[in-house]
Amino acid sequence: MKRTGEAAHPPHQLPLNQILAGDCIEVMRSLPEASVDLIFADPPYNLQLRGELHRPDNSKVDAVDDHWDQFEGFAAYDRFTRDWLAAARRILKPNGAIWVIGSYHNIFRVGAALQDAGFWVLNDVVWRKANPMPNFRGKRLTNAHETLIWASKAEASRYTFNYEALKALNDGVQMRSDWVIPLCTGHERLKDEAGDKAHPTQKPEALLHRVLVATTNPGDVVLDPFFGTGTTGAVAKMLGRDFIGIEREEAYRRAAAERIARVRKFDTAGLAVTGSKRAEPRVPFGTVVERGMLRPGEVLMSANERHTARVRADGTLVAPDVSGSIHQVGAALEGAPSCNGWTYWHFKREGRMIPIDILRQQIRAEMDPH
Amino acid sequence: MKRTGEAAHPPHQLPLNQILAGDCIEVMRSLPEASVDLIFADPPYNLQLRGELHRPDNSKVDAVDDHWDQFEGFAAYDRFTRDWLAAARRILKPNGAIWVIGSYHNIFRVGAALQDAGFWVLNDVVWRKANPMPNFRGKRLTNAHETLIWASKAEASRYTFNYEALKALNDGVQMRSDWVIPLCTGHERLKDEAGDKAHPTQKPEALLHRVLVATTNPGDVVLDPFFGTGTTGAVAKMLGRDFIGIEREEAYRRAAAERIARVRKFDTAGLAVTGSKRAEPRVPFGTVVERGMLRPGEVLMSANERHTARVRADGTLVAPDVSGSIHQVGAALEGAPSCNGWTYWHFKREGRMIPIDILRQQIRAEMDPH
DNA sequence: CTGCATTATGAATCCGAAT
DNA sequence: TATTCGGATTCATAATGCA
Repeated sequence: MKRTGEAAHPPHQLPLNQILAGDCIEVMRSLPEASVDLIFADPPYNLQLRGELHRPDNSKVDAVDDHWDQFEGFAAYDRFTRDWLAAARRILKPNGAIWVIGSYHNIFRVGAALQDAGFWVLNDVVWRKANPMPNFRGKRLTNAHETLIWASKAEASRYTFNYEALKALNDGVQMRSDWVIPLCTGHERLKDEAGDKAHPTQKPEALLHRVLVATTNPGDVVLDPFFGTGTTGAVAKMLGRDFIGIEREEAYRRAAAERIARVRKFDTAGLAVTGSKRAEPRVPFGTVVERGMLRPGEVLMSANERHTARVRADGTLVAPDVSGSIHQVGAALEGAPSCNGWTYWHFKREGRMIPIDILRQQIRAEMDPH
Repeated sequence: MKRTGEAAHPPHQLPLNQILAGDCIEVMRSLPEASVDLIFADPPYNLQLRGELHRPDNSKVDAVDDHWDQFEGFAAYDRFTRDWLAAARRILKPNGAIWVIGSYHNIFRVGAALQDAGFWVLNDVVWRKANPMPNFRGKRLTNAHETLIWASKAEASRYTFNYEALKALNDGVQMRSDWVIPLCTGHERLKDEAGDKAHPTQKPEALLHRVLVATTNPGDVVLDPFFGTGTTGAVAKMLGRDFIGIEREEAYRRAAAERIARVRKFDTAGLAVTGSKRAEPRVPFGTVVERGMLRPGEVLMSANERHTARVRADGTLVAPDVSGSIHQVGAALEGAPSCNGWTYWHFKREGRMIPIDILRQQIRAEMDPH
């Protein structure tokens, strides 16, 4: 293995703001040790997809079936992970840090390998997708998030964390470990000559924006060993950080280079989504049941007590001839086209009729205390 | 290792709705194999912080000294994890599943061990805490979530997932992998004689409610090897599931037993949840023809009226170039891999297009007239 | 050009009973 | 055990098409 003295790129001439071609492990081994401030890595997820999947409308899901995501098995994936992490760790400065993003297919193996390699986990961060792809067959939960791990090079590292900047990004409230950010779509999504997506897993700039604002300072060197179409480089350039990208596929490198050339420093495109305020959060009636505010089996009634229905464990109601949501059952019993179940249904406490909307207000108060 | 025939608890006399004392690995080894439907596990999160790990032989894992070696610590934790997962896997039915909850300290190691043991990850779920403890020193992000892993015993397992019930819980929209649930506080939080919290990591009942409604049916057996103060048992009892708890600490067992004794089971009516259409009895299309609801020779058409076909006496359809079942003909005409003929085909009555599924519903109503 | 309706699509480990 | 085939299954957002 090459050491600093014989490195292809001595520290004083790091290949800044370039996209290096080749296997990331080999390329990282050619770089000088302890020379970069942050690594952001979006490695292959090893999805292990089997057959085709169709939507209910019979259209075919464009799955990630690229050769670079294929591994023999967990053992092969683990070897790959250990190797690139070791190479990454060597080039990281002592006070440097790393981010890795993944899904349940690979993130547990990556996280364990990080810990085994001596990295010190600072947070795991959940990217809650505002608009995930649904589960079309109804066989599992909608896979609505991905996980990022943020780790310093060692437990003793004095890592960078711009606490106040993140608090400001979050309307003055301490930033949490779950980030709501939409998928990368629309004009941000790079297209190839044929109009298809240039890369199957392009990450949103808003995600990288938050990562780089949180854990780097202007002038820092950010390395991305799985550069793809260069979201890390584009956001680094906007924010006045230097980047080093490594990418094997020529088509991705070319798309990334063109994209980054178009970026103007201090462009604030990535900021747009971070501060968005939501209207009052939607509260499913099922939440009232889960939290024990109403018991399954309990009787609800209309204000005039002419109609009653029983609560079930999944938050639906059953009346003698109809079952369904609080709204559906209310509408059916009244023979009305629609019904606001929150104000229609009541429960009795100490002889008094109380609308269930009271319970929703309690839950909303807990969800958003300021 | 004990086998079914010589098990301390043969299947017909599982120690249901009891809290078993002792090390969970030993106790699970004494239970019959393939005997429980679901395991919910909340294992110790981090051996460095608590030093309460014990080997299967009940010997205590050496506490780390001042110059503790991180790799030593993880290796011991990994051994412990593999051992209890192996014991858990043995007692799980072939179509059984497991949930494990953890934080970034341990969840990566647990997840990798699950995969290595042959479990098949179905989802990772984020418990987003509505009211997390802030990060007082401002050195990291507020740790505002924990991670649950839901995995079946094997890739081929036909696991339980009450899709429609969870959709109902979420106001009619498919349930996502991120769940917003408050911490366990207030009167739900068990206190000891001194008024302090009885257990440091008591989980909210709302979390278990959703887990059990999603992945068990009434009458299922749910085992919790790290029972603590018995949230799993309390919610299982409410929901009409049987539980088996295992707990080493006498104080926790006592608190859990008292707590569960106070729990009332929900009414049977409340335990029902919204069912799947797949569970409804199958109606052959031929029955529609036999009953004279459609006459042989009658013309059916797609919703957009682009395709038509004629009904034959045996309940098949004929179109110009294809004949077969309502599904086969629909799929062929649309060039689709599959087609639900019941919703695809329509007939005309008084100028209006009516889906043939209406006729199936009539037949089903006659079959099961409540 | 506006406004409304229709179509397209996103890191996906996505069926199961009967024969 | 392998094959067949009935038939169940989607949310948010952006782009495109049409009146």
